[in-house]
Amino acid sequence: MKVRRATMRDVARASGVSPATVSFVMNDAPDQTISEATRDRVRQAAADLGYRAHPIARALREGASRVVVLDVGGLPRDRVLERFVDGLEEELGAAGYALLVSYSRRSRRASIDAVGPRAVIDLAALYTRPGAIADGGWVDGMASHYLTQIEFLRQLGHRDVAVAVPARPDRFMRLMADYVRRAAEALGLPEPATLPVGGETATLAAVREQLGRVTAVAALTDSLALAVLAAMADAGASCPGDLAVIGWGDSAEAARWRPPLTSVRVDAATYGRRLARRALDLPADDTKPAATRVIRRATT
Amino acid sequence: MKVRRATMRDVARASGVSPATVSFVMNDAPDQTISEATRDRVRQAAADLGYRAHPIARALREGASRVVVLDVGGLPRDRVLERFVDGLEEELGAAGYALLVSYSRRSRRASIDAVGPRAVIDLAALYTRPGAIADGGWVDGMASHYLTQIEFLRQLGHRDVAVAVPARPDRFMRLMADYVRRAAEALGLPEPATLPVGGETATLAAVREQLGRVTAVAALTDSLALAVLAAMADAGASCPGDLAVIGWGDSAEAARWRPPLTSVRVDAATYGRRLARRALDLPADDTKPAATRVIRRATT
DNA sequence: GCGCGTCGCTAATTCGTATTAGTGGTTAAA
DNA sequence: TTTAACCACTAATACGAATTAGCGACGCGC
Repeated sequence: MKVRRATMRDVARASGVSPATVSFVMNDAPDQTISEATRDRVRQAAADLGYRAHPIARALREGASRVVVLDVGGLPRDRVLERFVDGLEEELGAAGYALLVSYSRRSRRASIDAVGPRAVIDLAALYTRPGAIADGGWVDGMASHYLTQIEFLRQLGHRDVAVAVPARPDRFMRLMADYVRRAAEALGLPEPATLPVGGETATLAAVREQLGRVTAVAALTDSLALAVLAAMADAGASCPGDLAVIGWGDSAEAARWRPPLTSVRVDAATYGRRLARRALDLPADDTKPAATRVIRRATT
Repeated sequence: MKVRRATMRDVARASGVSPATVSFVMNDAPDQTISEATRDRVRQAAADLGYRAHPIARALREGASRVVVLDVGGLPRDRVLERFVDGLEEELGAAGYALLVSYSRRSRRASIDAVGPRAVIDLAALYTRPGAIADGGWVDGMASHYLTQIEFLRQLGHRDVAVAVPARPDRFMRLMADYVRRAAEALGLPEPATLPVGGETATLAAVREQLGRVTAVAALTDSLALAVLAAMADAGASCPGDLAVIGWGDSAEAARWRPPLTSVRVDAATYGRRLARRALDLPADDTKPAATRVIRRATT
């Protein structure tokens, strides 16, 4: 019942040419002159037989499969990442490449090895290893997105600000927190306080501590912002009266919270597309990402 | 600068045997008799050279790579899925396989083709194609998880229940809604009403329509439940006084919401492990998943 | 002293593609 | 008339592992 898939050789036989010619026709080899008649015969035979290049054989010959692996590591799997992945995938697909996303913390090496990808994008390393990327597009992008967040608070008149961070931040989150601090410095604000978000009671205590000391909280992610809002509700604090809150990433939940959460919306898809071109060593695209902007709702 | 990776032939040369012998040693070929001395020499040479089998070459020879692809399709990427993936990955890793997760809706075929996986787990098809799985474990599992959800409401005395579903459900969501309806029937409740969750105003209208007609809402996912809670807040309805709400999946947001959301917790990791063994045609494991249970919070 | 089986290993082939080097024939340039 | 270039292809090989068939040496039974 298992039908053997057609190979290059089958197509060659069916169209009366050599396997090499089939390869040239199928890949539009630029340095080869093949008559239009032959091309048609080959293509027709390929279509008839349902021929499709065996990706593994091709990978062996080419030294790597036409796959790019995105290693997400421990990054928050939020809507920003989702959009980013969509953009990556779209651009890679257009170039004939497939994207595979590895979300694992553990078996990373194994899965990456197993497919022999053309390129591996290690998202966490991209950020945390200094100078990993020459074109600052996306990495510096993060800095500028958080700058947008803080600038928005400043324009509303806030000067004393706290940064909501995970109670046990990984390197990535620490780096992002650093961006926020540098943004505050660049804008002439006093150094922001840190508001660690952990278990429910710990978060409540942390929020209570900041009430009256700061007037606004900038959260590194929407998820953290919602935890702060929950704690504020528990503490009986009003928002934005006692404390304004701004999130980051504009998740679906942000709009659904009551009061709805103000958040930063980033054109992650375009950044994804740009990274795709870099990963494949294609010339950079000229489309600019849409400007990062704040979606103002009721918490600021 | 680019160091060529060691091949089987290199190891053979270094240890004074043939490449075939190297292969036998490295794979512990059962029908071969190789002296312990030779084995040691080969293993030592392999270690010295840092030899690791080239996965693509192996895949070509074996007909498929040691990769299993999980095609998530359009399923909600919630915590349940995350746990499920963790379990899958763990079990596959133990068997020497890698898991790759494809989240794309579009380039599915391309990415799957590009790695030549040993098996493809099409999660959406697993559910929506009737009888796709013989062992009912996970599919019927879903039915029983929703049964748990409805049974919980029934025990609290609710009889008139609405199911919160996406305004534009895909096949998967329709199937899950069906499970809820069948659960209600099995428990002797009247047929549940449908509460479509879409845009903010549409959801508000839908919630208003059900107020007074039903006493509880069972949502297919936590995300839908949160949308319902937001609409209730806007409608000035109290929870659980006017309407009790129960979610599904026990997401991180469920606990953080105010009021905190009651939800159904599923031992997805174990189901993932079981599916892994089936995908590789290994004998079924005997570990039973933890019982599905309701995490009761303030909304019921 | 001949056949047979086992041990310990090797030679050769296979998987399916991409590419390099080359080939016979025609045409244009010198 | 020779040389060179070009056209339209083909033969052969490499990629790196896994596997099948088989080979020489040795031991054992009769």
